[in-house]
Amino acid sequence: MTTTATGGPRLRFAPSPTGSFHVGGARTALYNWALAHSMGGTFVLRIEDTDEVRNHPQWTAGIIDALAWIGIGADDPVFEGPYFQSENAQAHLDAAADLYARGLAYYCDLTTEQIQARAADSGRPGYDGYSRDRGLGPGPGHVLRFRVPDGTTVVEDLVRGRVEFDNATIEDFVLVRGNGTPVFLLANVVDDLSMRIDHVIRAEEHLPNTPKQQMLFEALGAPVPVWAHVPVLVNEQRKKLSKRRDKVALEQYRDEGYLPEAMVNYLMTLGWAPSGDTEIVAWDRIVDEFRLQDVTHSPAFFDIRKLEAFNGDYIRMLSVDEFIDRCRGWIPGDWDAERFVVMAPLVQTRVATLAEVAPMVEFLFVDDPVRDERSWTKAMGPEWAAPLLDESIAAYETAEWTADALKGALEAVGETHGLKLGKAQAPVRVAVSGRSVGPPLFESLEVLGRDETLRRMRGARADVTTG
RNA sequence: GCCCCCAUCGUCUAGUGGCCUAGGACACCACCCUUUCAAGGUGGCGGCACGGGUUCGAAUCCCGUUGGGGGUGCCA
Repeated sequence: MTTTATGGPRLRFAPSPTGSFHVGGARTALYNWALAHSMGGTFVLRIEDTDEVRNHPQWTAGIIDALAWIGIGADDPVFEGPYFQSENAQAHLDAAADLYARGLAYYCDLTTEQIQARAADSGRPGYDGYSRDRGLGPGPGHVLRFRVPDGTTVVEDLVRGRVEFDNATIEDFVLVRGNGTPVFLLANVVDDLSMRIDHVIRAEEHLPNTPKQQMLFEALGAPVPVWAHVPVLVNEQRKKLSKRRDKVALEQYRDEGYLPEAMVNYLMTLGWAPSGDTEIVAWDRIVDEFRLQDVTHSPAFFDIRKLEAFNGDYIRMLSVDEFIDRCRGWIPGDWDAERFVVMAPLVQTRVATLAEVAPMVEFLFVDDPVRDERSWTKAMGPEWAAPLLDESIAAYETAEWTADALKGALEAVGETHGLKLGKAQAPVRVAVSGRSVGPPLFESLEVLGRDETLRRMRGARADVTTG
């Protein structure tokens, strides 16, 4: 196993490649990452791929990409890995053999059905330790079970405090499957041991596993790591975020135009808050202030609305040049770059995600923008719409082609109808863009040019007559 | 069922016995600004689940109740 020279604490993030990368996993990774930095430690990435049926290589690549997107990657010296749990299978089996040799584990040949039947008969759920003293040896279909000792197991948790478990409530759990492969509980502990992990920070759903793993550390004669179980992320129904029913894929947020720095910042505020009266803070400060002891104890609702607000703030914090740069990939490559540069600052304050950029200015880059019926009806409805269009067309045929002049001209036309600019601009806006909302109108017209503006206005005017 | 965790505005949180007539953020509402829509500014609505203790004093400590959640696999 490779090691780094930092000598500080060693933390790990150990996802299993069973699907797209979960935002909850991202937060756990971020917590580990922040701590690795603030404590001068090492962040170890270990892919837990011991589930033969759900182990898909493409998911592993997805995890690594997603982590890189939020700033966690091999280009940082704090990062170590990725390691693959499956590659350590022999070490897991060696540990199992050791446990068996020392009488701390035993073989059992009961099938799941038989265990359930016994439980039903006795009225007590779970495995009853039937094979504890039957002296069975290894064999096909024989699972190796840990002999849970009497007493209580006390877990010292950095966020929960002291948690006590009566060992009598913990059944003799399986270490090695009937097919000879090690299960998570064992593999996880053995790997943490061989990778010299001393801080285990993971989601609260693992808390019930912890006494079992702690017993394993003790049985293996190893020091117990520092535990920290952070609350899970939940949906609106307050249920743990699930891949099946909730929008949890980090990749999806990336593809919808969320900025990684906004996502990182938001994720960190779920279960924790920076000091001061704003939650929008730079990563450096998060690293500086984040402490496990300050993590909340209760589940946090993953609120996409708030994420969106964060994202909008982050977009607005960008310089215009940066914003334009970030828009690359979000707007068609054949769009006139100069034209977009002019519009960019006007768009920047109006979007919450990068995905909203192109639709907002599309009308400036296509020949015939889609006409929104509701907008059309509303804007062209008043009887003054047609004459106003006529008069502004006339004015625009000779007006100086600058936003200010265009605004002044329309203002004057509106006045003759007793209209404020807010009302008067509506028919022109819909005529040119097809919609009633969009970027500032006169700047848009300036960019569009006299010929195209007049063409669209005349076309719209004709349609008003037609009805 | 059993084991474990949790409980401050709708949501995310600050609060670690007096600084709390409980602070901030998101959302929402109003007003201002204004070429639509945003952004921005100002203001507002809104919370310590309940009941007992402990204490001169409790959002903060203890117990109970209720309510949520997690786990209960030869998944991780």
